[in-house]
Amino acid sequence: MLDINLVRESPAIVEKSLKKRHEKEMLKWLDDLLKKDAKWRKLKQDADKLRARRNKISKEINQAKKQDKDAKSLLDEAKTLPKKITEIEEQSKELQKKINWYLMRLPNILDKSVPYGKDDSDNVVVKEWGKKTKRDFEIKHHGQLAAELGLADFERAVKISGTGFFYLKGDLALLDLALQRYAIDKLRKKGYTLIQPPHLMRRKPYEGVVSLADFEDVMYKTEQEDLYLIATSEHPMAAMYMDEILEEEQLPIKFAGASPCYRREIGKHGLDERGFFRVHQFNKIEQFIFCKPEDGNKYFEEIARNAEELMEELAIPYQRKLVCTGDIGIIAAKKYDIDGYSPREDKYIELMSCSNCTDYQARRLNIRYRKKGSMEKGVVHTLNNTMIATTRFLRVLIENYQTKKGTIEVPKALQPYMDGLKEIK
RNA sequence: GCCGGCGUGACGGAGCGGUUUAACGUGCUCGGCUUGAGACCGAGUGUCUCGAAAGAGACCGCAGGUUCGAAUCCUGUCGCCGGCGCCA
Repeated sequence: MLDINLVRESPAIVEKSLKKRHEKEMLKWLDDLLKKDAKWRKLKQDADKLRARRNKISKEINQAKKQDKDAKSLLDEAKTLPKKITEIEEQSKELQKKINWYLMRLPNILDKSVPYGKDDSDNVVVKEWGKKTKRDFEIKHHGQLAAELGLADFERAVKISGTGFFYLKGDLALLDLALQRYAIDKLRKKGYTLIQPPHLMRRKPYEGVVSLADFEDVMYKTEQEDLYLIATSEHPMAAMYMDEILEEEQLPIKFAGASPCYRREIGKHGLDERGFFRVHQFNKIEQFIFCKPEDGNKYFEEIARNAEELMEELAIPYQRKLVCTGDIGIIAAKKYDIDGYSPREDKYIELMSCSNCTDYQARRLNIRYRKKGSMEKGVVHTLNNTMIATTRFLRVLIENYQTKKGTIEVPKALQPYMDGLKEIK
């Protein structure tokens, strides 16, 4: 959420950001928010004066009673006050509710470097890596090949769980684990702490992480309990320090989250219907960082590079895009998408999403830190990036490592995690 | 699911209708002592909101209620702990 002080003192900054995002409706929100805030402040002062009077009289009554004096006139005045206070309080609460509603929904202030654009077609490619080699054979659809090799079973998964689910079998299941383990080890070497988070979260912390009003429809929710299945380990990691004050020396906190992700939303069908790309459940290793505001940019580049290095070590061509103002979403101030190359379709497909959320997410979750050598407190910054979403990644891997005879080579870097296996057939 | 206990500041922990301006301790900040550190001594220090400031107000899990006045009494609710039950 936005800082009310920023909105109050520099509404022009918020307005500029909203315009870049093409959020015309929200300009009206901002206007209304400022009016309601001014009114709320006025009411607060009125109420505070009445309360001050009430507190003073109460003390006087107490003293009068102790000295056995008559307190009738004081009591008479005192009795009129609660009603007045309640009236103002009611108005004030209504305003506060609406103000909060706006603050929770207004998007983060965009970083200066975010390119202007209307949708994902305006995202800017800032980097390309790898050689797109031409194949002299027709590359098979990854799902089809996996099924043919007996490494995945879509039919039976549909029977028992419905469309969007799959069984991974044998060496391909092992490959999924190898990818996870490879990503984890890489991050651990860089000082990230491995986290296995809870897979279910209560409503309150979830509300701090995303806007449930917008996401409730695409999340799995348990029936008997107030619990949601996580859509990514980013969520339980972000919420971990909710309502806490960290010490500056603890920062940065670097996590490598490992968990399955559960999503009802599955996107459009068609080509990807029987495959690992658009599914209800997948495994993901996620990078998450809590840091001081001044370190945000540094770590943003770091987590982007971590993911790119992984692509390079597995020799899969990729591109990095700077996501434009029209496609960035409400939480991030700046965002990269990292796309892997699909030789079958000769295009890049999104594999990783790297966000600098500045203080927006942390403010929602009320995560602060105490500055060293003083009593002053600040709001931490949070950043996240995919390290690897294995199933999604398998599509690209299967395509890039497919051989003419219909087998799948195991990337060199992964072979140690596959008992030395060089080829899946 | 049933029964019992408990939710107070960064933390531990008092308070159980009106000197609560939330005791006391730990931690933290500043100063003294010290070559330095520790120990020790002294001072300061809950959070949030409004206010240019002086200051004022709110907050004791959350939401209501009783009262001139609630951390304290009442109702509801959420969470935690313990015991019993259930446990593919």
